[in-house]
Amino acid sequence: MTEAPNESSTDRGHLNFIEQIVEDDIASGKHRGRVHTRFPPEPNGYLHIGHAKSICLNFGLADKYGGKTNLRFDDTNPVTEDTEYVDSIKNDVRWLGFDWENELYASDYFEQLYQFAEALILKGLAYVDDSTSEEIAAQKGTPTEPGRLSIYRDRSVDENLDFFRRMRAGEYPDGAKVLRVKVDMASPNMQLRDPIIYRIKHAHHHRTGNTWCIYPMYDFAHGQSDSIEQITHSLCTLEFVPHRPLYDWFIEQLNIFPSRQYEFARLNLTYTVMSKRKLKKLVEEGHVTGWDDPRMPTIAGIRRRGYTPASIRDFCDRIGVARRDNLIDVGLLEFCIREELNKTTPRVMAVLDEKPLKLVITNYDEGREEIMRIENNPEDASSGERDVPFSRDVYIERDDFMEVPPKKFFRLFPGGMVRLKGAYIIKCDEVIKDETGEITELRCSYIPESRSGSDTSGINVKGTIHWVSVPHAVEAEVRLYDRLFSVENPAADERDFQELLNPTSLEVVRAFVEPALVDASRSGSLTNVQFMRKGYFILDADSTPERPVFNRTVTLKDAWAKEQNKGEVKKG
RNA sequence: AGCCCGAUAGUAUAAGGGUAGUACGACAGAUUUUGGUUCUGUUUGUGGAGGUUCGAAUCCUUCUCGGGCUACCA
Repeated sequence: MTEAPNESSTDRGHLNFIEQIVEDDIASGKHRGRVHTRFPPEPNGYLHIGHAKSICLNFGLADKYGGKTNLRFDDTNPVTEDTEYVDSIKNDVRWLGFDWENELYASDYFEQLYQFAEALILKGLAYVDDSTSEEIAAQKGTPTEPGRLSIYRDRSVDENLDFFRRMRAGEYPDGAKVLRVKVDMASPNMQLRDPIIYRIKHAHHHRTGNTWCIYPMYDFAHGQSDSIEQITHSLCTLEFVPHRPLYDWFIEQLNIFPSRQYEFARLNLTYTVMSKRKLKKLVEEGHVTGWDDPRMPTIAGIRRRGYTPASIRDFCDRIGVARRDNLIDVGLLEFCIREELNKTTPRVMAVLDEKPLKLVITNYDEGREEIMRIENNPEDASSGERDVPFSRDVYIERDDFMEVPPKKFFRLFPGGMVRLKGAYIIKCDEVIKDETGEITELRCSYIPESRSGSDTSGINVKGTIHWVSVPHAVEAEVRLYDRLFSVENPAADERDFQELLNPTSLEVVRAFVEPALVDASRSGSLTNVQFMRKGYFILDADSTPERPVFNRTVTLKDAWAKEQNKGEVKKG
């Protein structure tokens, strides 16, 4: 039932606590072994990686145990919800590789929920309350003191029925009345102190239009929706634990299908925030360019960053599911995408530098050109080779040359030798500088017998660097993304957002790329690529035919940078 | 403060009374025409105190610490 079953989840070797519950239920014959889950987003925002965890869990569970998963929009608050979000959510779930059994809406059940409410009134378990919200809040009491009974609590069944019907009929303005259930105003669980189950909102609903002016609260909609859909295992995050007694209470009082709720800990990721409110703030205050900014933890952002659905599913599988609070190292997400992209992406050379270093090969004839055949992916023999033009002048990274090299630097330096990837070994003969002392050019000589693939020179060099032929180079824009925040857990930090943001989360640089890349991008066949020795990149929608734009998904692991950092630490 | 939930290497996650494992990370080495990949090895853990038991990460008590709840949001 899903397009992309997560194979690894079945051979993980152990069960998470929810799988354990499901297996126990199957073993005991509960629901005759049937497994039916649901993913229940509220259509009032964009999905993020935390939702991906829930999606993978719900769909993955059904997948593993031969069950089904509904996509159900929890659309009980018309003032915050919109079809725009419905569409983006459906798109994101599909992109992640999942296909739902039924597309449903809590609003599909408004009439049924209304009838449930009348049934509770008839049982003497619900009453219409004219108190203001302030009064109701005051009545609630505190965790240490019991609440007080509302003066409207003992209205007669007839009176309640009449008022409730008139609420539905639109006789009262917003806030004039609510419907509450009589549970227990003295309960130590605040959720049980006569919660409101219906409120008046004269608002247009994205699906039911103006049919309704009263809307059920979450607690009165969610569990019953699960029940109506005969959901066997209703999974949600830990903050709903105190709601579970209410969930069960409604099911019992209404005598409907006994769905059961199980809670797991939500995902937290280092160097980012996950709350809708904070993400919205990032967008609204212009810290990012939008919900799909590649630095955002939204599915849309991650997708634009170049992450793949499989890598996210793998990530969700690796982080596990439990009930303790957690803060997952974003490095694990990066590991997952690197692991996949290493196997699948074509390699290509690009020099990412505002001012790349020009290297002139003095003993290579002016005007001469050669086509080098370079393998596309050493991890994938079937990926073939591509043509890479070579000439007398090539660009290299400024970082790949040092006039005074430190120990263990095996790139280029005066008098030193390196191999130009897929081409020749060269030697640096001379460093040319301008009047300010900046290096403008390197004059080198090449070893003709060292041509890649037919090297008879017998020379062994320590370093291989990438390059792009100057006359063939194509200019591109490259967006180097890094973590959005400079602190591990911004949500727990007291300081203002502003101070926590990583000032270098985006660096835009000019790049010179080999021509094969541009042909591929024009033909639309290019998705993720590896810029050799730099990282994984993806073509961005901002590209134009004249100027391709690439987003950096993630860097390659960089042992040399680590080595240098060690030095820094020692010095500093 | 009351109630609820939780606590296993740096980060996650297993072990369901019987050898504390796995992944990522870190560290070291080998291989490498990507300082990538791959391979090998090493390191680090049951929050504290009692109790039950032949035997406790697991069961009990208690303490400590972390989180949640007191919306006409979900």
